[in-house]
Amino acid sequence: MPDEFRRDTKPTINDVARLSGVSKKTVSRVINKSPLLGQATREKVEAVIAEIGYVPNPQARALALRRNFLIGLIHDNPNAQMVLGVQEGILEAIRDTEFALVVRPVDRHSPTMLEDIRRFIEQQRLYGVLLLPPISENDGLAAVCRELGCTLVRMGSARLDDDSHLVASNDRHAVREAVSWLTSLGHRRIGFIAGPEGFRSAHERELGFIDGLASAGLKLDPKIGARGDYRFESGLAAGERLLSADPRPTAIFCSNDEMAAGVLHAARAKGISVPEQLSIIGFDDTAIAAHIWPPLTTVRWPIVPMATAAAHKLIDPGGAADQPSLFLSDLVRRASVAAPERTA
Amino acid sequence: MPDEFRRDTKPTINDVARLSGVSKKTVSRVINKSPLLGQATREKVEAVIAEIGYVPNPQARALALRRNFLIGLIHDNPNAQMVLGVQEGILEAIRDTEFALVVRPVDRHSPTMLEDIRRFIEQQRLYGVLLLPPISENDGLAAVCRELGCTLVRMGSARLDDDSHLVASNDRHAVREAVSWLTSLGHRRIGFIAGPEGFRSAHERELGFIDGLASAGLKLDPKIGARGDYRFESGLAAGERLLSADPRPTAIFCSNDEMAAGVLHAARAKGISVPEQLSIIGFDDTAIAAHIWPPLTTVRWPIVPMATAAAHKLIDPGGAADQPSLFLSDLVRRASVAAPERTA
DNA sequence: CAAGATATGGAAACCGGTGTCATCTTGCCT
DNA sequence: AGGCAAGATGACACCGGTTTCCATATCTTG
Repeated sequence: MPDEFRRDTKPTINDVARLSGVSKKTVSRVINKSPLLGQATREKVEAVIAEIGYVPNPQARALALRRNFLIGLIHDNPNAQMVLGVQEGILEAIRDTEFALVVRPVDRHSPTMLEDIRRFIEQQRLYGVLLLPPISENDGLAAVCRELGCTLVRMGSARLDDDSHLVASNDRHAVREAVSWLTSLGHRRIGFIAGPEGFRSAHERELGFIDGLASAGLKLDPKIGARGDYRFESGLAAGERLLSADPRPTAIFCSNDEMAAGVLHAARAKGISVPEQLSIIGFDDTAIAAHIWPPLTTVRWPIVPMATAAAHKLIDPGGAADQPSLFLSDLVRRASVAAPERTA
Repeated sequence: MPDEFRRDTKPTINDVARLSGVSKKTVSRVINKSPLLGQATREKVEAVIAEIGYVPNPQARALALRRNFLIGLIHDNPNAQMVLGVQEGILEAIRDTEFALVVRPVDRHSPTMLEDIRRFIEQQRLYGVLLLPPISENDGLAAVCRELGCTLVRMGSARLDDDSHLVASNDRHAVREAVSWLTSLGHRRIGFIAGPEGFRSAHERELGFIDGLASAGLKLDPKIGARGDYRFESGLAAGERLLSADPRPTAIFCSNDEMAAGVLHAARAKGISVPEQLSIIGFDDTAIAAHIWPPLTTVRWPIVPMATAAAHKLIDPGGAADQPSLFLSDLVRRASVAAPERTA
């Protein structure tokens, strides 16, 4: 390698220009695939770029273009599997682009959360952010983004005032179907564990549950209804209460898998066999659903494709219309559900 | 608000300089907390900054400083809980700094992986990267980072040629302790499910297992040893095989929790009760460990603090010596372990 | 063949910061 | 009072790209 190329610092656009005997501007045109450029010139420049391993400096580019190529993932979601699925989906969308993904978990309970997020977006000058539920249901956040000129796409099931940037799954309908299945198996006494108050996803699932019961002419008995916080322990506690009710429910629908696992523990502790004496359905189809015993019937929503669609909406506003905004969740039938035992 | 402040674009350092009647350079000094600066000037400039809500442009800063403030997390780890824990730990370390975390999951099996990572680091001009096992065990990657002038910190249990940038847990010792506990309870026939070949973490755990047996004067019977790939299904398959052995093992050590869950399924399918007829120990203490039935005894390694230490090592090379490099894993005793049944 | 249209490339300014070095105050010492 | 060191501040170039504007070179066309 000639001395001319041996340098501590990375090659710049100037090096490329000098070595290929053209101006910076021309190299810039090559990089940006400008159409009005001679074939011969383009090839010559490309050869030099390849030879010296030139990579444009994204910071310089960002500065000159007055925009950058960072998109942020902001979430306060406790479900690791889901967050990672979303990251995977986003990465799929930005593969082979110059975008990068910056993550930012936040604490939903912190009073300075909104301020922290604002600082984050402002400081990094994010091009856009993607919001996961439950924080995607925060209206204040949308206002902050709008003010900072940061495009925003939300994932979730909830409808807010402005739905244009929402990628949603049809939770309500999926839950309704799940409950209908239970009633069609003969279940009449079906318990329900709701998600935490204030989560619109939780509300959607609750509505779906009520729909499902209604379609079989049933209503929720408050004695076998409880509210959890999407965590295992809350499911365990709720399960203990519901399974002490008399008469006992023959099935329990849980608003997520973690809580369903908690109910399963509660049942086991009481010597209630699943699915013979109790059917359980969860929601999310996280890893735990398939790995507990018995494997959990659950509602799966297509996290990865949803995240990919959301990211596309973000980085390619032109083609946003091409991206689907509604994804269908479906029921994954596993061994935790059976017809109820005949009672005497 | 005076018209002068109402502008579409964000305020720049020039605006601050003009409004406070000083030069750019002085404002820069304020931002960078230069010590040689008049108290009065500093306060005046700070007041203006606060008033117009000036935030320095990180891209411009990165350009001028010839370095940026992005650190990358590169991983091919299938354990969502662990990855999220690491992200949390890193965030903790960079809180209140100007660093941001860019994530990049990669596919270990892709032939272009190394090339992809190189492009990623080069394209984003990362300041440093943090590597998670198992990819942190890849020597080629370290070479790429060195070549690109990107500092690197690895997490894991493995020792490579260069250990200076390693934040490690003492897996081997922890496994040894776990196995010793089993033997002290009276177990003599202990099965082992190894992690995938080529993972040094898997190798460490295997060594620890052998240590543990040896300290009780035992050796591993190959008939009750198997190799898995850290996934549930491989644990299930291995469990089926081990539990068909005659005589059957009274305990099985699994190199991670997912495989332990698989073994639990296999035992259940064969009607073998846990822990009465079979004790099971896992590794990692992921969510699944606490949520399956019976709750799984497992080895916990302190992911979050390790990630925080690793990130500190990365962004603060000066204080690197202050950061601990070795973290202790400990055994979490849950209901999946009991003394073996007396056999006739 | 002249004139206008079109393709191509260069010089210089700019994006928003930081580094270098010079200048201008001060206070202190002799 | 003069000289000098130290501290505070500013002028200007520079980081590595993009953009604007303009000067050519080449190609049509009347």
